[in-house]
This record gives sequence, structure tokens and C-alpha cells, in this order.
Amino acid sequence: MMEVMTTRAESAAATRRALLDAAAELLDLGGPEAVTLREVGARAGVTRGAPYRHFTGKDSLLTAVAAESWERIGDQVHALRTDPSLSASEKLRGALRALIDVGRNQPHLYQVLFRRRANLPGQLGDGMDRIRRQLCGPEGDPAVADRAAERFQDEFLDIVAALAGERNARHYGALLLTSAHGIAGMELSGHLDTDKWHTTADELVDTLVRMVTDVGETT
Amino acid sequence: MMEVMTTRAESAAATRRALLDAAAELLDLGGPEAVTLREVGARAGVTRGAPYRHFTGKDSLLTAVAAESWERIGDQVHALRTDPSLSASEKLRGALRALIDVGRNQPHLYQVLFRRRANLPGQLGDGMDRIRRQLCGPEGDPAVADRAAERFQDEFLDIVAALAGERNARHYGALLLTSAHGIAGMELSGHLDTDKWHTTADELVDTLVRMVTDVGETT
DNA sequence: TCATACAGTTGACAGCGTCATCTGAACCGG
DNA sequence: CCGGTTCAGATGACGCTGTCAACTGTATGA
Repeated sequence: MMEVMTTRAESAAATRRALLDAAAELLDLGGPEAVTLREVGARAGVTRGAPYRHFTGKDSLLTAVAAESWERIGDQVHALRTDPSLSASEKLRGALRALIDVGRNQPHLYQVLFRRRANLPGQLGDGMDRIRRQLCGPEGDPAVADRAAERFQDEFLDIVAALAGERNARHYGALLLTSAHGIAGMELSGHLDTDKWHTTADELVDTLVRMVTDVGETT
Repeated sequence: MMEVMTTRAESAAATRRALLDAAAELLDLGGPEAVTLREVGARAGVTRGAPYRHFTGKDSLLTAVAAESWERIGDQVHALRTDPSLSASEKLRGALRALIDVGRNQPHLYQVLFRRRANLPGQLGDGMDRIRRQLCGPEGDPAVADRAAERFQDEFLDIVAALAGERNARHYGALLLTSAHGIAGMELSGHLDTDKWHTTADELVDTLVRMVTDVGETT
């Protein structure tokens, strides 16, 4: 049965978890538009104002969901990289497919993962307001999601380095990563017509892996 | 000075144009969230209900904006393809950069261009409602945007075929297109850290062009 | 000339994110 | 054990949104 909640910290942590789970579920079902703070609260057993005790707002909540997902993907790629039963090519193919599979199985989540970072452009005027706000809660901070996404990229980079050599790893790593992202994105948006192009996302991944494998051998 | 509007059709057409222009401008400024039917109407000199005479709703309006943009990009690539002063490689590089430049200069528009197509997944239940609705107005119909996007892809495919041969054109064309889309997307979202990867989007494009040029030569 | 079609206006509604305010119970120093 | 404090959560309110039904006035076409 359910553990009895005694301390306030435990109860708050449980609410936070429930909010994140509810948000992730609603995101899967109907995209960011369907993630209503009212509905999230209801599914977590609280009311519409409660999420503001754990996140600075809706954006912050979605960012936290993205951060957890990045961590999960990072773990997955880490497991691939350190699996001694896999060849270097298999590791690379697995990492690329891991990303594309998220696009396939959780398209709405995938789009949130690659949301535009808030403080990218030269907007510094009201940027300070946003930044200060999001510093209120350490979670939902874009920096948290950024760190998690970068860990994934680091793991990925190591896999590429083992295959194509340290020299080419960064350039070709970026090429592979962006290409996989593009494959996932166009498959997701429906702009990759497999009939028109006589090819599939999986075949494109194979070609990418083969190309980098060749680079590694001839270097 | 301004031409006097007499006929009702002219007036309506002018309003439609103004609505599209206002929507495109607001999209550039603040993304889809900033495209308010009230503000669009205000900038077009009408009120909030007027857009419903020309589009079935906000989604339909944004789809029409995307369709016009796809047509513009298609024209641009067509001009590249038929320019006798350019080499095949230059045509390919230009086409890829044309797409990436949209991502750079109009990031919000770019995301709308690659919006998920409505009728992709197996949702047929309420899908009929949506479809019948969007058939009311021939514009804003997703099919219009799809046709425009496909014309761009056809032009692009021809450029690749001239460089890599008919045999490889489709497979490598898809690879190039998805890769360019991924480069644009990750640069746009801020996930392509040029310091970390020791490379830039432009260098990645050059590598892609070189790879396909090699394929064309060795075939 | 007169009925009609139709672009555009207006009022209304439900739902949204967000904030200020309030409440009650867990906490903690004495 | 007790009384003040902190803080998770509830609640009311506000402005904004997309959407639709009902309405208005004018150009159209027979």
C-alpha cells in the first residue's frame, strides 16, 4: 500500500513528482498546449495554484520535464557506450536511433527537448527579469536542462571519437548529431516522404554510420 | 497614392493580404503565441472576427503563412537550379544554405514551416471534423502548404541528381535535406555549441556538399 | 429596383496563465 | 509542551485568448 506521508518535505517532494509525471503524461497525449496547470494540478491531486510552489510557471515545469528526459537519454547512451558486447559502429547506431526513437514514440516531448533556449538572442532588456525569475526555483532552470542535454552530447562525442578518431570526432560528431536530429524532425513533421525519397530514416542512419566508419578507417 | 477600392472582391482580397502580412510580421516578432487574431485584425485594420471570413481559424492562418513561405523558398531554389553561372556544387550549397538561412533570420517562421502535419497519426476519430473544417476554405488547407513544400523538395532533388547522379539522388537527397534541417534546428534551438564541437553550421554544410560530390564522381 | 450574398462587427463564453491573498498544519526554539 | 513561524496548498480575481452566434450594412446581380 501507500507509504504514509508524515514530514512536510516528503509530502512536497511527492507532490513535485506527481506534478512532473502528470505534465509528462499530458505532454505525450496532446503536446504543450494540453499541459494545463489546472489539469496537471488535478492529476497530481492538487489545485491550479500549487505548481507555482514548485516551479515558477508553466515554462519552468516543461523545462523540468525536458531535463529529466535528457537525463534519461544520457543514461541510455552511457549504457550503450560502456557496453563491452557492442562494436563501435553498433554503439553509434544505437545512440542515433535512441534520439530518433524519442521522436517517434514521444513526438511532443521531442519538440520540447529541442525548444529554443530563452536567452539565446541578443535580448538582454527583459532578459534579466526572466533570468532572475527562473533562479527562484533551482528546478525548471534552463541551465538544468542544458546540463543534462550536454551530458548526452558528451557521451555521444565519446562514442564518435572511438570510431572516427579524436581528430575528426568533433566535426563528424556534430554532423551526425545534427543529421539525426533532422531525420527525427522531418519524420516527426511528416516532411520525410519515404515513397518520394525511396529511403527510410533507418537507412539514412545506416549511411551516416557507414560514412563515419570509413573516415575512421582511412585516417 | 492608394488605389481606390471599389469592388467587394478587391476589398476582400486586400484584407486577406493584410491579414497574412500582419500574421507573418507578428510571427517573426514573437512566435506563434504572439500571433493573436485580435492583433492580426488590428494591424490589418479590421476587428477580431474578420479573419474567420478568410481562414477557418488561427491554425489555418498560420498554415497559409507557411504555404506562402514555402512557395518563396521554392522559387529561390528554382532560381538557383536554373542559374547557368553556378556550378552544381554551388547550387547544392546554395539550396542548403537557403533553408538554414530561414532558420537563422526567421526562426519562428522556420518552426511553423516544419510543424507537425495534422493528419499524420492514426487519429481518425475527431480527425474528420478537423478535415471537413479545413476544407471550408481552400486556403489554410494543409494540402496547400504541403504542395508548396513538396515543390521545394522537387527542385532540391533535381539539384542533387545533377551532382550525384539519378541513381543516388533520392537517398542522398534525403540525407542532405534532413541533415540541413537538423543543422538549422539545432543552431536555432541553441543546441549546436560551436565551441564544443569545434565547427560551425557552414562548415557542416560544406562537408555535406563535399561528400555528395565525391559520391557523384565515384559512380 | 429589390432581394440576396457576404465582408466585417459585436457580444458572449469558456478556458488559459498568473498573481495576491488567505488558511491550516508541520516545524522548531524555548 | 507551547507558541510563533514557515511554507505547501487553496482560493478569488484579472486580463487575455480562440471561437462562435447573431447582427449590420453594402455591393451585387437578376
